[in-house]
Amino acid sequence: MRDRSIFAGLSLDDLRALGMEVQDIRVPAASTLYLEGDRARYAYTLRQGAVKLVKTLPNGRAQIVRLLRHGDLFGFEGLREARHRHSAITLTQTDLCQLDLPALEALSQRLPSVHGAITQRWFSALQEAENRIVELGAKKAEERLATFLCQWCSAYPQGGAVPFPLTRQELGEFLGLSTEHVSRLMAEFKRQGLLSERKGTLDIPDSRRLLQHACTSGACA
Amino acid sequence: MRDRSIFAGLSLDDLRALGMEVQDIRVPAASTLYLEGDRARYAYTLRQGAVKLVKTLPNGRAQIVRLLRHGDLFGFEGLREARHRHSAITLTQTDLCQLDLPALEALSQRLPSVHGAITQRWFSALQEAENRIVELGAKKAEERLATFLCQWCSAYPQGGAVPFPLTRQELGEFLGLSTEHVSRLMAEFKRQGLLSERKGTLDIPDSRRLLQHACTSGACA
DNA sequence: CGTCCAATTGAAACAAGTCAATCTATGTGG
DNA sequence: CCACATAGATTGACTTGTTTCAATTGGACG
Repeated sequence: MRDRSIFAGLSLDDLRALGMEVQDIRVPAASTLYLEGDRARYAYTLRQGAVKLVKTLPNGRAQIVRLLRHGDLFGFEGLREARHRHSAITLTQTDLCQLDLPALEALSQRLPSVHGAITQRWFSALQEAENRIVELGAKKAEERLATFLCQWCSAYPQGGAVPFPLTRQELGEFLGLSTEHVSRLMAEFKRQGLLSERKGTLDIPDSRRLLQHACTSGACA
Repeated sequence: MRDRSIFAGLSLDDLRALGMEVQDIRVPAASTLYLEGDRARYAYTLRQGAVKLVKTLPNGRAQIVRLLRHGDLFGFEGLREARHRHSAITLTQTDLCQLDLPALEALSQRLPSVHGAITQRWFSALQEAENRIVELGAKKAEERLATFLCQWCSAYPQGGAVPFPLTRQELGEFLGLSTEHVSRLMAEFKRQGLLSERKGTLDIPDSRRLLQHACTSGACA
């Protein structure tokens, strides 16, 4: 797993020798790792579990900006800004690698490979964010949900029932919909046999069929 | 202007000496600089005018992903990917600086300051994209429009009437709304004396008052 | 003066949100 | 083992927000 991390090629010992504090931690579900506006001390790589990054409007409405899973990084905005731009909250029990930001900064300046890996992640995050802008701006509720569910499951190549730790409310906060509306859409998908759920897992028997609801009126990607 | 560009500190002659092709071009309004999926040859810096970056869904719906003005860069995804991720279309007559991507790539590897400047722009773009996700996901039409108009005008510090080259349709494609709905909201804002328009310019006499429509039910940023 | 395109307006259809009640699973303490 | 409490999910009825379609207006320009 450290292969596909930003430290590809470096062992834990290498990192320690370079002055990099690396702390492996396990936290329970619903833990707050940091809050929007907190002074940024650590960045994280996610080894196991799921995390949501949330922004909250002054009036209290919350928007999940990104969902993170195995292999994802977060908190790296602390390299450029003093404070975190969003809150990070675990959705499940989660294994993390906690990286001291000042040390990471120093390391990134010394090792081009590390710097490049971080830059690449920013680039990918930008790409993903732009795709989400399209989802939110140009698609209807049913299409957003169908697209999202298929994408979520496609991260588990083996198929079959996959872990699905999101509540209806969290789905709503991610997709820009009300809890109730999400619930209704999920029920409708189930009624049509497009998916089934069982306590924390989701099964999409035929994702091509579900994808037909992802971009109505016209053929789809 | 070259100060705040990615080539801060380098003169045009410096650039040419380093093998960097720099082409200053002027194009009319509604010019397509490149299309989504085109092989990426050039990146651009925008000296004067306005450009929209658009993504189109298979069914034809379009979403403006980003709006660019003086000093903004675009097309730089060509450094990481072979093809452009969106279409770039001018909204006005526009002065651009066209950069040959392979040469830029080489230059960026040689000069850390250039590389760092590009990285910084990606980081800012990510930040902006995440803010837009919140706008689209958590706000209602009126709030989105009010927020956007204020932000647009705040880029012109002098106040008063500012250039505003967007059609109602483009506003809709940016904010995820129908043309007609944008039109109605604009009319309503005008009726309330919150703004006025005159052939390509926009005037917001009191942006604080307009911002009260930007995040209803609760105090706002 | 007629043409064209954008903007506006109205009426009706539709999508999505809100509020309230119910249901279900899960866990708790008696 | 059984009430009971709790939190999330579901459902229904209703309201509000937004789109759609169609018609009209208005301005810019040849």
